[in-house]
Amino acid sequence: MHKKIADEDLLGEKFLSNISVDIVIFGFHNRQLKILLLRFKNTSLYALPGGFINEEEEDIEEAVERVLTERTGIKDIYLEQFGVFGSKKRAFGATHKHIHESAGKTTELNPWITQRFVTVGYYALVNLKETVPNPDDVSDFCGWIDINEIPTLAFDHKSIIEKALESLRMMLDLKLAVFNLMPESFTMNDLQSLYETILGKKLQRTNFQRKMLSLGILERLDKHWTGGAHKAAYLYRFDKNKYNEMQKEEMNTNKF
Amino acid sequence: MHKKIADEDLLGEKFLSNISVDIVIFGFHNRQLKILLLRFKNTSLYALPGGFINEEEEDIEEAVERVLTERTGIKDIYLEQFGVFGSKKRAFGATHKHIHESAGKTTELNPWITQRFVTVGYYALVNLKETVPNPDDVSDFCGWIDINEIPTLAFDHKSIIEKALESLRMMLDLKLAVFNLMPESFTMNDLQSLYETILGKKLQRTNFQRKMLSLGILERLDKHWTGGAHKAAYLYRFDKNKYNEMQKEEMNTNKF
DNA sequence: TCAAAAGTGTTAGCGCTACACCCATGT
DNA sequence: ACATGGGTGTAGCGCTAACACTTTTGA
Repeated sequence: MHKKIADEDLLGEKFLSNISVDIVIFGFHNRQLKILLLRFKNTSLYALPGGFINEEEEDIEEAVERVLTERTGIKDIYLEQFGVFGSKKRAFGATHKHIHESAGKTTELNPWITQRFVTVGYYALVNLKETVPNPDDVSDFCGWIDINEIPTLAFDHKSIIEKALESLRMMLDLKLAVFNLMPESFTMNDLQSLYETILGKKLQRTNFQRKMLSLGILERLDKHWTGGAHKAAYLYRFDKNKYNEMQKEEMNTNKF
Repeated sequence: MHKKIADEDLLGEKFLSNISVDIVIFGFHNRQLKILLLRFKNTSLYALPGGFINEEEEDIEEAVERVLTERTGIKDIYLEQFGVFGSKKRAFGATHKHIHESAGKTTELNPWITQRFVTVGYYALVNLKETVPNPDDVSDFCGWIDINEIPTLAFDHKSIIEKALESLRMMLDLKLAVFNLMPESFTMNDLQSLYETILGKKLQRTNFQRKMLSLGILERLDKHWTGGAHKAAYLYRFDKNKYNEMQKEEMNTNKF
């Protein structure tokens, strides 16, 4: 079979060798924590969105932002680097060969892809509703999958996701980045279910409410929610201005 | 000038491209927190110990362990990965050229070294007294330097050290790895000065004592210390067995 | 006897946990 | 009326900061 040389077959010409990035993109919808996964063409193999770093033009983080925009259509996303995966077992030449062949490509023209990669893991927190998932050229599916229903993953992506979740869990009370996952307005119960999913345990409703309100960064909206056979819940909004002010004050007080 | 091809001129043949590791090795002596630095031959440029990853034989961490043993002579060291530095400005070809030429080498035979590197940062916590610092082949000095007297550093190593310190500060109360920096036996005051140096602030003597003792991992030795015009202080020993038991119990209780 | 450093006691305040209580709403 | 979920009050507990007090030692 004869193939033309496509742009992507020249990857190796312009990207850093031996290094890739993989991104665990978290979203939250219907009280479920989800991540964005790709499925390789004509296989049942899923994988994290990822990519390579332009040798002359990109910081690692810029490469991650590029990939994020390619897969989700959005920009200015909360990003956090959570680890590097550099096991010598990370030489997935055979798998890459299989993936490319299933997609109707060949790795022979570009053996670059079959080398050993050290990958840098980032996680991203996005407002799921703003995204438009978009597969890459070796995938036929790109979409949100519940964190509790992760299918079989290629490479070592399963353990990368676990590390990302652990990392997210750790920073939960340190930073308030988790609000990047929420829509414009939400109820306390929504927020609590997000915390519970991330922490993997139930929290006490009444104390959770107080804790969140005491942060001083939630604006209570007059609007109510009308639903079932019970009292209407307030909607809340994350107040970025108050948050920024708090950060400033913290900077000042910590100096002494 | 004609040069023979030395082993190290063939680096590029066997190491991963575009990736390096740099290690911030912390030690503690005379109530001072120190790090191990190298000075390049015939220059006044200092740098962190670092190296590259064997393409076929080494995990990243194994490469780090190899470099650590080469520079300090010891093994089984506490290690923690704290970040990746991947700015596109990290292309230090000119500096590398200068360093190699000052050391009487040339980079012409091995331009590999002048490429752009993404570096993975690790910090190590060692018992300084057990180490025998040992320069590499482009350095004429390898030794311990007080964290408050860091000289001019090559590349972006200054900011790598700052990130390492910040990382160390963060984990101080989460893990108890800091005891890897202490000698076999020590006084409370020694330990307190270590904490104070890492945190960059004074702590209250009496409360620090209680906090440390309440951890339940210090064994009080009967021996006393005889020194100045004051009451003799107890010596303490880090009890690794008690620590391991505690970790086990924590694992069990956290499950529920 | 006095200064310096080591060790212990005591208190107030703060945050977290658990649980009791009241409110609003649809069936 | 009552079940369901939303919102507030409060007592107890543990941790911490702050500081007073005692002990040991050499000058």
